[in-house]
Amino acid sequence: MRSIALAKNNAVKYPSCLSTFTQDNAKIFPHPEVRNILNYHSGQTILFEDDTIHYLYEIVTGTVKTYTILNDGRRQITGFYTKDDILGLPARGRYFYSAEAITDTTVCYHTLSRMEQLLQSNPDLAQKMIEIAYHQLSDTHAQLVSLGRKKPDERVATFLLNCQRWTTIQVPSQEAVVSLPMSRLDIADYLGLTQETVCRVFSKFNRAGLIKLLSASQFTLKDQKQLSALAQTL
Amino acid sequence: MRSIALAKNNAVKYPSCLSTFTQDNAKIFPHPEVRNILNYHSGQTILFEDDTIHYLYEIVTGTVKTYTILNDGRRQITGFYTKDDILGLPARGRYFYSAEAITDTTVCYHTLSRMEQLLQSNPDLAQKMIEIAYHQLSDTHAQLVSLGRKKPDERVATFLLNCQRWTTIQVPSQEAVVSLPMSRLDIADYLGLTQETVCRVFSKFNRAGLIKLLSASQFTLKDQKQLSALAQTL
DNA sequence: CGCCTGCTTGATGACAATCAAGTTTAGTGG
DNA sequence: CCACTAAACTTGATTGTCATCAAGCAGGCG
Repeated sequence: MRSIALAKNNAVKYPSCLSTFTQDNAKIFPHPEVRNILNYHSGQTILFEDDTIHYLYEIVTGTVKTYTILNDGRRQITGFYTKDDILGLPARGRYFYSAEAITDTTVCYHTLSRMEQLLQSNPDLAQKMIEIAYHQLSDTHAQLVSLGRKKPDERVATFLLNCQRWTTIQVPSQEAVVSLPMSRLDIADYLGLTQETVCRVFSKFNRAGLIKLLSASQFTLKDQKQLSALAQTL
Repeated sequence: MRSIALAKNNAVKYPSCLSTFTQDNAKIFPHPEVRNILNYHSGQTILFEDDTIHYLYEIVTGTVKTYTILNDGRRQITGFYTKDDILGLPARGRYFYSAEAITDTTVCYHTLSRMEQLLQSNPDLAQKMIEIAYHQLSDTHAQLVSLGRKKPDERVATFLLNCQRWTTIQVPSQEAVVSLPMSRLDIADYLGLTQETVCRVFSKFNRAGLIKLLSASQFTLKDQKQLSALAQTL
């Protein structure tokens, strides 16, 4: 499963799993079962923007949103993250987003200082960290294109296709059920729209037979080709 | 000088200069004067989106824009880059943007395969690459907030303040002249607006005394405080 | 000096935000 | 298990804002 922070089409799942390095290779951390696992309920905050970075989080299960809030309360969700994604990449020593659990979530955390020590002696871990950052960067660039230049229909189409890749483990079968763990408001704040507009586009796609809405939080893709064309995703 | 891909306020210049590592530490590349320097004229393309990545580029002088083009010609500029910034970070083996010189530009390039070899033996270089990627990621997140949730006035204010930090070497004196090497259309395509809207906001800020336009491509900041408030940049 | 490109300003209209009701869903307690 | 409540979602009507269309203006380069 990959981050859907991205609106990238040709992206495939990239193996992250820092635990492999920190536990199996380096044995720095105790086993997840022992100490470095945390659980969050839906709605709980995992980290706050501008806090000093002490930990790096790896999602074990669940879905997490990251966001920034402006003075007057406007919110931009900058990404959705799920199993194996990494949260809390450090820049200038501070988190550059807040993160909140959308569903009940389990994370594995690693202390940053240990991580930095490890990087010195473990080039494979360093390579992995670089890859993770680059993938997130690539995904975020795709999202810039959505927010800056795509119309509401196109943004939603892009988002739905990303949801599919995110939900579906392997080759997506035409009729596989895709789930939307986040609210309409979350989707709106991710796509730079209002929840009303998101609703209307969902309904429109449903009526047009591009998707079939099973419930507010589940749908299937009925016309992937047309959706891809809308998404400008060749 | 830092990338102004970012709309980040509290960001400071981060030293990149990969040459330090590749030349002084590792002596892998010949001296810049000899072989790994390239020059581009204003308007020339440096790299194309979706091309296989062979090189990493470090800007020596000049200003570069990166962008993505949609099917029907809509363009999103994803960042402006200048001295010491790195272009061509690899994700999934392909460049995820095209890059074009705005002014005459000199770059120093490094082959990716060499780079990867170096990473294995040089943890400091790895650390540097990670930092660069994280900074770019942080900057891009700030830009997501601009595009998704800020109003045109606020986006322009954010942009102008970034231009100041980008132009000004050190502590910005109130009246220092800031230059805009990119066209109004470039600015518009960066901010998700039209060039007409950008023009109008520039004029409005000029009339209101927030800035003083010296020419189409030069201005001074007259009321930084008010601009910062507009930019939602505490 | 004159043209051409880029910039600026104005008039108009489309589209998404806002405001406002309803409707459905999920969660809680009897 | 079902009734009740609150939150989330959906749909409709109206408004405001920014894109579009259009026309001058100016500055830079041959």
